[in-house]
Amino acid sequence: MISGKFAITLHILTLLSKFPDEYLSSEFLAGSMNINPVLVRKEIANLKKHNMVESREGKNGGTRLAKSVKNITLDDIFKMTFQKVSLGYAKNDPNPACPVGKKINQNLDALYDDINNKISAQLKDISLMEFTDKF
Amino acid sequence: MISGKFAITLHILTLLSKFPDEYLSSEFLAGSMNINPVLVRKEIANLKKHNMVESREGKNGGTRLAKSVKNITLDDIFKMTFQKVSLGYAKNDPNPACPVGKKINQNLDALYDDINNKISAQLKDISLMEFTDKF
DNA sequence: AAAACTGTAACAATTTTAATTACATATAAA
DNA sequence: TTTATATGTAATTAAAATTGTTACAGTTTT
Repeated sequence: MISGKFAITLHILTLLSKFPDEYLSSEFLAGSMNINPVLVRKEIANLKKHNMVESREGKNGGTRLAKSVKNITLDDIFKMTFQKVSLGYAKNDPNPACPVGKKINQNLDALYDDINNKISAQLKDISLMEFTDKF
Repeated sequence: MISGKFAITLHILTLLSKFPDEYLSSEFLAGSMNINPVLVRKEIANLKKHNMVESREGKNGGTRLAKSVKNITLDDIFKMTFQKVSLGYAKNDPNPACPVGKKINQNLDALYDDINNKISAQLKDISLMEFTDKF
């Protein structure tokens, strides 16, 4: 099961960018995704750690963007929320007595690193503004 | 948890390419990965469906390559074993009453399609021979 | 003081993947 | 022709990862 962190975070940022002057509550944000508000707050915690948003506690509290949508790229979001794209591994430790088993994971890792570099380059060219303009 | 199909299939093909004249058993192949032989046989069934390997049942049976390692690319394996690379979705159906919720999945899909096209182009340039030469 | 939020932790439920078991069928070789 | 050793596949169980839920402390506005 692939985690929804990237999608949730991008969804949050898209909503925040549509209402740049308001503090939006986690319940409102969660309502747009139809998920639990706690999940939203977890991703907001991550966004705050990276200084992308700022929150206000208490009544009428919520979250808003802390920087311009022009200065956020999808690669920033990717790096904040996604470990690494992978095409998977055979789950157990491969047999070190086998020449292939011994080196398979390092060769897969090298391949996956190449893939991730390409994806990053691709996402770096897409600003959050460009993405949110599609809505 | 990301499935190991791609990695298992690539591992199988790497081993088969190292012993191109022998029929290798699922138990031998599984031993190199330290996984259950049934998982190997499932991936072999998929490889057979795509005419990449041929098997022999019964005593001294096993599997061997059905085509040259030069004519197999990592993209072939990717397409055979991996639905699609994705950065995930917010799991539930987003709110269709929200302008962002209504269109988020189609915009994510478009983004992920672009990513997959880039990955395919990248993998198309790597032959199985090039990969197996690393061992 | 009350109401409405955020911030977290702990735990339960769900979903996906892998392992295991079982057995029918096929083939080589003794 | 019998035995041993494979494949092929279905069904079930186990394990791992993600998501949902509950609970509650802390904060801020009214």
